[in-house]
Amino acid sequence: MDQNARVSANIKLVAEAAGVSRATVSRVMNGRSTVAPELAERVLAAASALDYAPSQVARSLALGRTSTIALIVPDLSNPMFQDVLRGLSQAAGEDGHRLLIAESNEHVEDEEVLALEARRRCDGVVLASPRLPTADLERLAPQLAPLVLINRKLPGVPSLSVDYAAGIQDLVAHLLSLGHRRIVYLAGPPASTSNRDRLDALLRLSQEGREFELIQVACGAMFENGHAVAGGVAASGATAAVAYNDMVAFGALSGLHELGVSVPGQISITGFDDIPFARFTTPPLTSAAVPRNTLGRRAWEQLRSQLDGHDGGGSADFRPRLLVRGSTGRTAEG
Amino acid sequence: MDQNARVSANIKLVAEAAGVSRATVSRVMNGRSTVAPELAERVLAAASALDYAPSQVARSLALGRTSTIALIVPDLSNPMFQDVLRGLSQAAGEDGHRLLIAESNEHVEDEEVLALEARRRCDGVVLASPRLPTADLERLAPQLAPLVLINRKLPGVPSLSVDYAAGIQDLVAHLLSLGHRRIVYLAGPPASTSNRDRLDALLRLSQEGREFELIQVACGAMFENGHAVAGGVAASGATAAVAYNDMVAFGALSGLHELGVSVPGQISITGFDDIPFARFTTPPLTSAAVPRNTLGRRAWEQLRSQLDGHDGGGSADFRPRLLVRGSTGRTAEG
DNA sequence: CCGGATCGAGTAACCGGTTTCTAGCAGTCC
DNA sequence: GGACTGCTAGAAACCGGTTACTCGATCCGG
Repeated sequence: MDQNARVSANIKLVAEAAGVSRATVSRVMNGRSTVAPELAERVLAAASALDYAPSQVARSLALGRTSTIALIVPDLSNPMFQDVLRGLSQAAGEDGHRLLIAESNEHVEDEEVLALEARRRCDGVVLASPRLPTADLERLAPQLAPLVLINRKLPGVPSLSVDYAAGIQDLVAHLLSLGHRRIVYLAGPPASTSNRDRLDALLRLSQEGREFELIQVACGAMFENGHAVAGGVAASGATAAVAYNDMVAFGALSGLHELGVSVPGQISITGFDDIPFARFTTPPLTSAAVPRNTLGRRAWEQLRSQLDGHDGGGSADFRPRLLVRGSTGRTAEG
Repeated sequence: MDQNARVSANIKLVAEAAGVSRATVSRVMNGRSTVAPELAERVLAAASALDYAPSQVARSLALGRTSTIALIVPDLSNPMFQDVLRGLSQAAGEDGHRLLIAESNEHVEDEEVLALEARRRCDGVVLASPRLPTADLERLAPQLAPLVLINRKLPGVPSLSVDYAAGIQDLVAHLLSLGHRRIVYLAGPPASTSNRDRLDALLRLSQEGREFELIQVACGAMFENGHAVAGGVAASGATAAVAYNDMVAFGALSGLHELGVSVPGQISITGFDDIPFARFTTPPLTSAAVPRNTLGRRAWEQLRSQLDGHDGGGSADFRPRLLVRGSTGRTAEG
């Protein structure tokens, strides 16, 4: 019969029920200016009687602000993005903002329209897009502002990056101190910028100091990839393996275990990321801890300062923290 | 100078630039009805010249539909919710819907307002709220409709649940077949419904068949909790431990390893959930695989059918799949 | 006791779209 | 040639709020 009872009440109904104007209802709902106590009470009574709650969509339109931000990531199964998501969600939530999330499933070609679509529903964007060509990103960035980039740098756009080179440097220094002089790199996806960063750092280190020999093995980013190259690692004659990330390191660990190669007895292994399970493998994995959650929180702070009109306060690099665990040890000769 | 160049153009500007009415611009942008080709072309040219894209907020208000749904979870670090999130995000994304996510961080008292807040910004809600009292949930549900519940049942509300009892039954049957007659349960958080489900199933099984003796140990949901009770497990005289979930099982595994208790030689251990790393522990963990991603996808299908006006097609139970791995074995006597 | 400042609440414009209704025009049929 | 039909595109109402502006009433000092 009375469908209106089911459909959520609007401001007009409340105004009529309370015998006031819509403006007054709005003022009461927002605690604005001064409304006579008696009127305010009537409005609140009517609102609660009608189960009224202001439409956020209408507010957003009128205010020109949605109190929502978007996170765009290539892949939600990646622990990196999961933690950035959490940090971002929590930090933004504490400041009364909601989080819209969009996943491109690694379809780079969709990322641009996905990002623009998302941007039109909210006030700002945090974009993690490791694969998007720089030229596309440059064209896209101004349309997405306010924008914070994760692990990408672009002039004039605030970004938060992990200093992979520094992390690699720490890992290598650690391995060198243990006597390793022949190190194999289990490379990540060739198209990935972060793989590029790691590789460049390794090449530079091996050439500058001439303290160790670098071997490269094409691998990937998954457990299975690391598992598959275990034989090659064992045959390479290297005494230490630097894996693209923890997952690959786990795979290698498992593969070497099956081959009867002892870690760290015969080969030392390092991961990268310090994902939650790195502490729980046998042996526990030496890794470089990326402050992922912090990254998410800082992304929100960056975005908030832009939303507040304070021009983007620049970029930041996060140096991973070296975590020495059981998977690395002294060489036999060392 | 010309701030309008920076601020995104609106429909009025485009209409003026193209020399048509706003209605016509709207029709062209939506590919609606028939507009003279020559006009349509002019509109599109003006739109692209001005970098115009319709405001989604305004469209949402006019259409009464946001093409956005919300997922509300207690804790994003829980792999269960991460995978539901992924499945939901992907399925909804394929149908052109965006996903808003809200995390309560286990603050049950905030969950209600969080859910209502989120609901007001979108068209429907997927709610995972294991701790919210049933009375509160009953009051909340009608205000959230269209609604899909995860792992909670409520008359009249579509819900998708994991059949924990069936999973436990399979695990116990497996252990019994291996000769175990004294089984310790590492209990999860007392307030958790899913812990209740597991415990009830265990109690029923132990009393019905009288085939085994059940011991309970208060534990928790985290690695550390499992680790902490390892001593108690070893001292209990049980030959098998059923852990609340995989994390707890990992903890127990690790703790027992440190105590020199062999798994499965002296004690068999089962987990629950089959989180990604269950395959990679030593020994690999026998577990019950919950189809989390599918759950997310099905949640979207449920929600979509409600949004399309087809009344909620009821609920579904997902039976976990038993995965026998190395952490369970025959008893010494068996 | 009067004029101006203060305050509270209503009117109406606005946010940026969509859509109903209608006017105008061309084409068709008798 | 006039009436009827069919389309296209514009005018205007609407979605549900917020807020600048306005107006009347009260309060105050002179």
